[in-house]
Amino acid sequence: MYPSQLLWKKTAARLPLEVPFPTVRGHPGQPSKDRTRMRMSQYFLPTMKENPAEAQIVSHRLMLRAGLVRQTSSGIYAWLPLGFRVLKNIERIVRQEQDASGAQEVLMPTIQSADLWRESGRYDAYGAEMLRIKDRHDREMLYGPTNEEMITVLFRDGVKSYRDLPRNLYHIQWKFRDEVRPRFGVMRAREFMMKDAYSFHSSFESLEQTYRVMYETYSRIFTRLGLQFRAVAADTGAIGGSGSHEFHVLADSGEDALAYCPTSDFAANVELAEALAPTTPRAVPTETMRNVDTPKQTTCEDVAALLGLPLQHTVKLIALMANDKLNIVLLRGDHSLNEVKVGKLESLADFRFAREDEIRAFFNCPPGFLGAVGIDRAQVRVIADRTVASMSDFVMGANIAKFHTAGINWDRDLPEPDVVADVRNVVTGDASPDGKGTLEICRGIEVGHIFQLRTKYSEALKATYLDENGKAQVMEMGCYGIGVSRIVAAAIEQNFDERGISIPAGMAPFQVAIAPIGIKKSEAVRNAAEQLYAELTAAGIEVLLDDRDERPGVMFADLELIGIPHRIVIGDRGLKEGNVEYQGRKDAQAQSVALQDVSKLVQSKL
RNA sequence: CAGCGUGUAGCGCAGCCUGGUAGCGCACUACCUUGGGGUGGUAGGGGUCGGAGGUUCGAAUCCUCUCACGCUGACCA
Repeated sequence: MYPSQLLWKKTAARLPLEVPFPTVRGHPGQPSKDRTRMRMSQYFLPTMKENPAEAQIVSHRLMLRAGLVRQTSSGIYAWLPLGFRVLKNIERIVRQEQDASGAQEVLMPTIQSADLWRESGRYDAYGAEMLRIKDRHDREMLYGPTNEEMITVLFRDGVKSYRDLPRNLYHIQWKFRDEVRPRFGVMRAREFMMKDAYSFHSSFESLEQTYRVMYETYSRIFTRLGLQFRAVAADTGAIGGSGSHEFHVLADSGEDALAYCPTSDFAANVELAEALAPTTPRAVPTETMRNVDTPKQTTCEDVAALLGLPLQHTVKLIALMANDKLNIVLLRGDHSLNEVKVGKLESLADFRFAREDEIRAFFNCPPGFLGAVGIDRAQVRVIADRTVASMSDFVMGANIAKFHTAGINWDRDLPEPDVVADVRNVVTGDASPDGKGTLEICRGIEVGHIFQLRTKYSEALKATYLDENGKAQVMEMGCYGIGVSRIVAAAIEQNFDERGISIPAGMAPFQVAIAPIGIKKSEAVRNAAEQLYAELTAAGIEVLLDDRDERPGVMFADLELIGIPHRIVIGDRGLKEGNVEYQGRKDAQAQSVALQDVSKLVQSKL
């Protein structure tokens, strides 16, 4: 017990009724007058001129420089007033749209018990990403990386009848995943803010219906946030289940590659996007097979350049180990391996790349010159990408150091592949899988993901209800996540310039900034600024008044760095004519506006 | 987890090789100056040199261990 508590216990009974403090009146009452003046002279806003050395990407640099966050440990951040305002603005829009979609907000704990996760079988499966902790009684606990188990148990215990389904609950909460390597600031942090919604249903049709509603809700959320985004079909990954879409904020720095078709609705994560088989049949051989000298050429690019051939005539070999058996994957020289697709092939679920010693043991040849001609096919499985299977007269390593083989043809020079499959990443110009055009590739930052989980968790945790016939049925389940804190970084990646942040108004920490020049010296400027500040504030607008006695350059630089969408500059010079200056954060130039009109002008732009 | 790198004032860095007074720029404080794009000046404050141990008369500097942070890779609802 703390001394203060002790003191309270001792004295509570003897406290006089007339305490020397304002009497606290119970509900109902008037809200306190807001003493938080949005004045920069009062604001905790540590901005920096120089870039912190650890920040690699632009959003991380700007978030640190603009005083939005500070790192406290690897992948763990404190949100400072300005950054917290942005976070709350995003949260507000997410919450409004979730509520409007019919979902109900709950708050679940950050700390969960290990037993809960043992029940679903994920305690061991989740691995080192889960932060495991013990309480004073040595009970095993964990800091929640996600809440499927917890919510499923809430439904299992709370819902018994089909009449009580469907329901959709969501919460906005801090989560923790002990990433091997946190990076990019709050983009890939260990602790992060997430909105998760979970829906439960008595039929798949009901799940699909809610899934569609959530898809639309997400589209509305990201639209309201003012972000350029794209929804794509997604791999379901480790979470399991069937139908799934990811929502990506489009940005060149994005970690995910997205394939989309500009002339149709097709859009998918490259991980998932199907590379169609070539439509033209394999050409008849025209060349004879021969070895060529490639003394230093260990890559397809180098070999093609040396031989004066297009890269599309080369084939690369990738050696994979799965269940202690060697698998050879053949890809066209300009293509890259899609590990997700490979993992879906029979008996390749747990594949890894072969080590160099394993490669040398089988091929008797260093990597860089590996080929599939003349190998002992009894010992390996040869998996050819669809494209490779249709090639003829191609070039591949000779299995002799410093040599490649040209003019190779299937059947004639080596047996047909054991497996022909789609194992490559699609590239720009590939035919769209829906047959309605060709694919483009762009990069995105995943900020939302919706899944049809079906019965994966409800089955494991025995979440059942009684149907119309009084028969126990397993609930259908969906889950829908949004990376709230990541959106701050993603929005900045998409909206910045050389002067700083220029995020959309919907999430900006303040809508309007007033920059009075010479506020100490000029009473006219001071009065005009205060009046305008009061006027805009009264209109319900969040205004930041830069009342610091700073030079204009300093004020402008700070306001542009932190990304206030609208700025009003008040100076003696313009005020003599009754004018002030307005400039939008993304405008090239300022415009002169009459002082009495500026409030209206700004409000028309909000 | 592997490989590499960095830890010196709030931020960016020098000093370390060759041991001997802890420095520079920005930021901060006071005053003057300036007043529409990070003004100019004067005077200041601030550092267990990541930590522990060792070598030495003496360690930011040399040695050993350790911790933290970062980069690349693998990993990643």
